Amino acid sequence: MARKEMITKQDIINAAFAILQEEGIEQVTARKLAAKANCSTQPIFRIYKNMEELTEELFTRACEFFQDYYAGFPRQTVTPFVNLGYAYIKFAGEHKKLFEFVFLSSERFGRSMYDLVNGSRGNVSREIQAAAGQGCENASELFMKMWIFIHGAACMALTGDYDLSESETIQLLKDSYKALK
Amino acid sequence: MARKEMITKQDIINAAFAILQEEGIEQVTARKLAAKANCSTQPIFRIYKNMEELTEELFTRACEFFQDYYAGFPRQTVTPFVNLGYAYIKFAGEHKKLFEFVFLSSERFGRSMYDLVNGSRGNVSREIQAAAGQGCENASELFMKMWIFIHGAACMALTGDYDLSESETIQLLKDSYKALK
DNA sequence: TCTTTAGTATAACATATGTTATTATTCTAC
DNA sequence: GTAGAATAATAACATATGTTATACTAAAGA
Repeated sequence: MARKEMITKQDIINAAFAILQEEGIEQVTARKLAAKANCSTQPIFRIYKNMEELTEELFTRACEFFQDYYAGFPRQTVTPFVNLGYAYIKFAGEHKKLFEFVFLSSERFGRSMYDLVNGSRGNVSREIQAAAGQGCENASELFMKMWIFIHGAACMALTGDYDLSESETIQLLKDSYKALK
Repeated sequence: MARKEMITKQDIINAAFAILQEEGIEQVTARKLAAKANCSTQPIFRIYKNMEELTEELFTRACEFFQDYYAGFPRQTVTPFVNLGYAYIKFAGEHKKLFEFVFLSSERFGRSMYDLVNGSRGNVSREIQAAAGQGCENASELFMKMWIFIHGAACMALTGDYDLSESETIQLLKDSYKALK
């Protein structure tokens, strides 16, 4: 009855995600995306009402990407805070454009930073809460302090102002956790 | 011999700085700037070779603005780290577009983050070094830790993820400084 | 007063962007 | 095979941007 669909939603979002990773969200334009997906701009607007709708879906994808990154990240120590911090800082350095998009955009489509860290997979939340329970009367305050610290290091990694080695980072996180606890 | 100059360099840069503060660096466009300065786009390109040259000068202006902000900021405590942190976090919340431009842009025209904090006025550096000297064997490490912490809080203030009151912030900074020292 | 000339405004060029109208294509039901 | 319809490509519209060419204006020296 009708022509077969050649360009799928997956094609579009995969191409968009690739541009996002390489060049940042502001470079995910209709024409550039079409070129990446080897099609015209028409399929994009068949699938998405407009570019903003696609951006919102990209945001969800990027959040999930971080969740998966963290979930699959080898645990370095027995301290969840240190593990989270290390993975988070690494992520910021390795996936700058994603980090910027997810953790430094003002709007963030209504989701708070803690929502992002926890996510639907909830890995972070679970581990941290367990750890915070271990001999710490004020868990939420500790979490906040550690998060501020970790976020600061990650943001410096983003702009190239953080240059500690892996082992130095682990040590720094261990020391800071011990001190702030 | 020739017509009098009506639009000065100061007119242009003041208008540009106003747009920067209100809407961010990506909104400092030739036409918008011309409208703000009540002129055509011609005087802009008489004064600056191109928009990038103006952006670079804006960056210097923005750095100086922060220096002045910090210099004029009432000292809250006797601890320079706490004072710096408080002012820095405040600055991020009150001047989001400037903070973003100065402390979160990737290029930053060759200047490192520490250069920016110290600046030509050098207030920060002087105070911190004096404080670090007071009974702290590893001053540079303490500075780094505190800076990471302060930067993290400021970046959260930028995105609306930091919501402690003034007194809570002071207390947080005091506690953290004490702990990390 | 007139000419010169730097400063300014207007308008244009070239490119980039989101979005939509039009046309062409191809698949499926008949 | 043909008709209908969804899909896609092409091209267009509207807007925005940096930058430049052209024309106009006014101030100062002759």
